[in-house]
Amino acid sequence: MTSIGFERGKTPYTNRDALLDDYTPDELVGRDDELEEYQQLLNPVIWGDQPSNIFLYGKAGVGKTAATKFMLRTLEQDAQEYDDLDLATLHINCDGLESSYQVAVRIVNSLREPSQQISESGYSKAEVYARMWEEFDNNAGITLLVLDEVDHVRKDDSILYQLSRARENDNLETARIGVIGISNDMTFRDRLSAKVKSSLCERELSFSDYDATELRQVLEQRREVAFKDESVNDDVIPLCAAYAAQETGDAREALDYLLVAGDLARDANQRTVTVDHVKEAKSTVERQTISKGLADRGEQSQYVAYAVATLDAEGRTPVRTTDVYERYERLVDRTGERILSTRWVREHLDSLAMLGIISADEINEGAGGGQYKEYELDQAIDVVVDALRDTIDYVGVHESIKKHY
DNA sequence: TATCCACTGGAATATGTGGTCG
DNA sequence: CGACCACATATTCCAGTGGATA
Repeated sequence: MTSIGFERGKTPYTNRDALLDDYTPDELVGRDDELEEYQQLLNPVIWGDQPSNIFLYGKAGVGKTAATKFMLRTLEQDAQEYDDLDLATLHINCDGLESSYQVAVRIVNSLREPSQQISESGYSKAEVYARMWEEFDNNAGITLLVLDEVDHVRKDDSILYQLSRARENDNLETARIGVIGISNDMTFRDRLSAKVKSSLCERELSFSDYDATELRQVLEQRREVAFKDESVNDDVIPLCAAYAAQETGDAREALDYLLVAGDLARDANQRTVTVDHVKEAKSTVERQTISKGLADRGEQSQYVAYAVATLDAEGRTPVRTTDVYERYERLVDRTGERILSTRWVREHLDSLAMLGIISADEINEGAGGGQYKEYELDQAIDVVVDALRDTIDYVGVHESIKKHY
């Protein structure tokens, strides 16, 4: 019998929370230009004036959300100096909210007591909007509304227009709102209808990518808070920064490497984080990202991924859609699960490509061959197979996968 | 330069779910 | 309860697409 027990050993941390996503540091490093411009845009608010609607754009993990939280927190604090200034801020993350309706429901619920929440369907659109305006009027004189990841709202943009033109359209009795839209999809702005674009994007603020130096600054700042002195080797932070700069320039990713490396050290009962921990962390993070991405997408998507994986194992990638579908059909047939149409499988292939698990290439062979897409695995096959383990157990191990299983 | 291939991807539509309201 | 409402999931339909080829 193994003896089980919990015990605290050695740790490199003093405050691990400082490495987590929702931690907002007191100072924001490496974003001086952006912050200065941001402050100018928000300056009217301190005078009680209606702020312009602001649109922030820049790649994922370049500090858009962090800068916004930081600015609004500062603004709220400073606003307390002035008795005649009735200011509130509201941060809505639009991830998972596809339609204007859902955004409106989320806004209403964020402004209401937990006991007064409304459900996500059942009302007419007009009804939800009416309640939303009511809540804004009750909420504060000026509400700064942050719509984070606003590009996820893709079905219709009516809410964006309504919000950004709320006062002109007499939707509000007394309140005023300023909309701050945040997007990391550069094409989103261009896809907006002209009238929404001109109102939502009155002012624009672009965030540039972090370069390796700035990434190191960010990591260094968190290290001071999160770790004990001398518990992080010198090469660790440059390596995290280099890995992240190599991939995307995403600060969140860089911090994730540092966090996982720290956890590895702690789990191994070591006081010091080393380069080896970072290297191991990198592969751990990659695996996590993929299996989480796949798990979120449901089983049909996993069958599709598995189909591509088996073809890859046979050396048949890049492989065109039709062949993927054939393989997918054969696999799913064994499970007794329903077989989706080609159209829907193509949808899944698209989303897998979005996740970075597979990559797509457009091929055009002209009169003889026509135009089609080819897919291949974008990740090491054992990583993908690992993430698909549950699905594979269910489908049965394909011949070509055996050596990885 | 017109044609043509083999898909692509948008749109309309169908089906089922979970919700409100009178 | 029945009339509505919005959503997710999936299917069917079909007008493009654009480079190689004659």
